[in-house]
Amino acid sequence: MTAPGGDRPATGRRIPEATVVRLPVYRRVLFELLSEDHGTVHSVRLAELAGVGAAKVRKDLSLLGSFGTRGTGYDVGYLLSQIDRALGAGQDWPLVVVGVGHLGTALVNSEGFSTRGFRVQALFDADPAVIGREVRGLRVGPVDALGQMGPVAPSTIGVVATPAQAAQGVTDALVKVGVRAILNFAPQVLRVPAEVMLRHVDLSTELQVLSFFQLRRRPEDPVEAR
Amino acid sequence: MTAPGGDRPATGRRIPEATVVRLPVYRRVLFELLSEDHGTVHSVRLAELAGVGAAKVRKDLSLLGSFGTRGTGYDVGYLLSQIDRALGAGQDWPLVVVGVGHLGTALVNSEGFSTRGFRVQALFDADPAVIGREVRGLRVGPVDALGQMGPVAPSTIGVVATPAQAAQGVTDALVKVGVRAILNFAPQVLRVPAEVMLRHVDLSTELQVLSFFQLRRRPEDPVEAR
DNA sequence: TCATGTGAAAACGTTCACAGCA
DNA sequence: TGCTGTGAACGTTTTCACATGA
Repeated sequence: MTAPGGDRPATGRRIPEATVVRLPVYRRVLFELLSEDHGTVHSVRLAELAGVGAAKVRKDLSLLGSFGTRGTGYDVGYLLSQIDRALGAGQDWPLVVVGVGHLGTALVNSEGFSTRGFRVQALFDADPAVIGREVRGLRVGPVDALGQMGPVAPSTIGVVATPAQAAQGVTDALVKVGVRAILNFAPQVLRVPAEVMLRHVDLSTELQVLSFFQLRRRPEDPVEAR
Repeated sequence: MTAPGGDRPATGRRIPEATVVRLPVYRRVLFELLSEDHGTVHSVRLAELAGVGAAKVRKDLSLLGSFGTRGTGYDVGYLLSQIDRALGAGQDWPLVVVGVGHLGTALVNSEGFSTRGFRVQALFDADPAVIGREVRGLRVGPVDALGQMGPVAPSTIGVVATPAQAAQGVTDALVKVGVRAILNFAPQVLRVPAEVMLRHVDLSTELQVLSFFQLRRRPEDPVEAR
């Protein structure tokens, strides 16, 4: 993972990146609690479900404002709405997807993309067999047309799902048309200018990091298949 | 992102997670440098290519041992081999993939999986239409058979590529057979016992975090399509 | 009484700056 | 001279512990 650059003071309080990264986790947990009995959670329970410490939960939430009730906890629905507000729900997040092979198509069609205001705005590919195809109601354009699509909205997120050797060129093109955030599914670490937000979600990096942690385990760890 | 749990002192020195996460980035850069002219890099150049500070590069590398040459830099090939060693290259990393729909199939067939010793060991799906299908030379088994596959090697990494509503159940089953690390591509944040290593690579989390950073930008940011 | 919200302490990670070595 | 490796300074994040309020 890598998350450098563009870290300005923002509108109000400054929310540390470490906290931001946990907000979607709380969101998911709260969402599940919504459909359950209680209308409130306290930090200990929330922490347990999210897999973090209770103090951390309280610190994190207090950074968004203080909307818990002492002696009771947090109202699930209200807390959820506050996290959503902080994460920018309600806004529209345009996506430009480059690479509409198996992986790209599967991603665009997958549930994760359709929720929460993420709209695929344009699709590009280099393969003549793919160009012109229709995916989710959008025609796939030739990758060369990417350069001519004109400046995109500054909130646009670029999604790279090309083979490794095409990924860097595509990324440069995305940056040129004004994309400031990139989600990378190509097995290739991208280099981008510092002002562009970048998160690496490439298979090799993730797998390598995971295997490192596996390696770090004590060898005497039991297999423990119970 | 979330990376809790199982953080034991390890064999030798303790390498911080932040460093581990950067190692694959260095690896990739070094790999490109291999095919170029010089046999050495110095920290400033490496830092530039990796998009981090030079001091950070030196700190990171010194944590693996000291194999640079003062006045000269690092030998690209040797440095690469040391990073590979640290990341556990050469070892075999078995993967168990659950969910062999479009996304799962695309993932298994993608380049990122075939490199560096990651071997898909078993494939499972719940869909009768998918069960029995052959992907990369492996037959897809019924998801119920997952529970009976017996204890897996402790280095096994579970890959979840199911629809959201199936993801948690599948994860529990993976944990039961001894999987200790999970790579999640379902749009669903998973809950796992603390001793299981977890990295979230789910679309919604990544997109939400990215959009938060987009939100944080100063509104006066120019579109700047040059 | 119970659980939040928060200062203050501790732990951790990054950056600086330079001593030391090729 | 040029660049590594690393203590020491700095900044950020986590944890602790408790005053405060429902």
